[in-house]
Amino acid sequence: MKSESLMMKNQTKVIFHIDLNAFYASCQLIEDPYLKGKAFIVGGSAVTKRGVVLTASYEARKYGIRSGMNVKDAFDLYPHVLVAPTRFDLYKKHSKIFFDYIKTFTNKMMKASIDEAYLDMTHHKDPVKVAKIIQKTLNDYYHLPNSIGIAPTLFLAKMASDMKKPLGITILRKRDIVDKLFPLPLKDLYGLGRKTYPKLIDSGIKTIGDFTKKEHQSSILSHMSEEHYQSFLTHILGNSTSIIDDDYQVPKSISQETTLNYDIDQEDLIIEMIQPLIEDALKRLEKHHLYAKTIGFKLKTSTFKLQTRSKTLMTATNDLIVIKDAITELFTLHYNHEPIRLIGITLSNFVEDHTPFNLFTYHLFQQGT
DNA sequence: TCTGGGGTCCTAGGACCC
DNA sequence: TCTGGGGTCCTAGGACCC
Repeated sequence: MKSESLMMKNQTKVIFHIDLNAFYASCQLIEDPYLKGKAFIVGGSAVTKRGVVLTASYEARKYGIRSGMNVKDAFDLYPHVLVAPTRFDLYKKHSKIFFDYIKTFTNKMMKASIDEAYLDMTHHKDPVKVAKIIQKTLNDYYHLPNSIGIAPTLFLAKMASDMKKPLGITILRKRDIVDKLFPLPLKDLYGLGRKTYPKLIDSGIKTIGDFTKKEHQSSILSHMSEEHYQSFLTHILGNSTSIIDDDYQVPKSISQETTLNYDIDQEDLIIEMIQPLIEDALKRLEKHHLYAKTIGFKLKTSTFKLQTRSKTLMTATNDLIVIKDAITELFTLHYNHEPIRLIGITLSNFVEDHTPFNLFTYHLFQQGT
């Protein structure tokens, strides 16, 4: 019936966004409890000096150290800062523990990143109580401090979880938008990055509220497309649709890249480095039972210019030799011998459950005709 | 401020087909 | 014949996220 579908449409959802605070630092603390209370960073390498700060402990943040900063600058801010090397195996382990735990509350869960999830809690009787239980258990039992945002849409839940960190629970209803969201500085707007943000600031747009004002519309539209702007407005005003199905999401692309210890320009050496990258990417491709049709490489020159080249094959494949040959051919065709600091490969345009055209399927095909 | 390693989505032009 | 519009796929690059 018509009224029924209208009711479904108007039903307000209850979405949680759970964000693990300083996640890599928390994992490191679980491994090395003596780091507790100390200013330390995760990431970087004292040997190659190529690193950036992935996460800073809250104590390190007091000195102005932030993620994304290079390690040298972190040392300049606080010479006694401790450095913990990156341990992705460790983060994956605790990430799985996190997702396994929150999945016990609902199967409508969506991974947003290694340390963030959305949950549809619409049908829980007392969501705030559940949020408190989740937060306390993650923190006390799993040693993963976190903040939780509760809102009617994914976007608002995400904005809400950012409002109180660490260990906050923030409820953001539609009727709270003007009071709680509009006064926030423009840089807090999720989706607005380092390119567009400064342009809008120059146009005198200081808060999220300013961004929604009619009077600023024309200057905003000179810095982003109409569609992009409208989509921001829809999100901010709480009108975005929010559907969370279940946990599993098929990846759209798989890539593997590495920053070299030294810049190099020898083609044969670079090609040698490509094979293990393909092998690692293939392991993940196979885990998802996928076959890739488009393959490509990416390189970053010593002057930080990016170049990507890709090629779409006739048939999808997960064969190391086929992929290696195709990428090698593509690379030798396009490489201009500039020194490079990073090399990567990307698989995309996936096909699921592809049946290779072998002798067996050939016979079936013959019989069928 | 000598700057990682994953990802997603979008745009824009060109090839190709009808 | 040099002239059309729409649709899809491919390629390269860019913005943005954690």
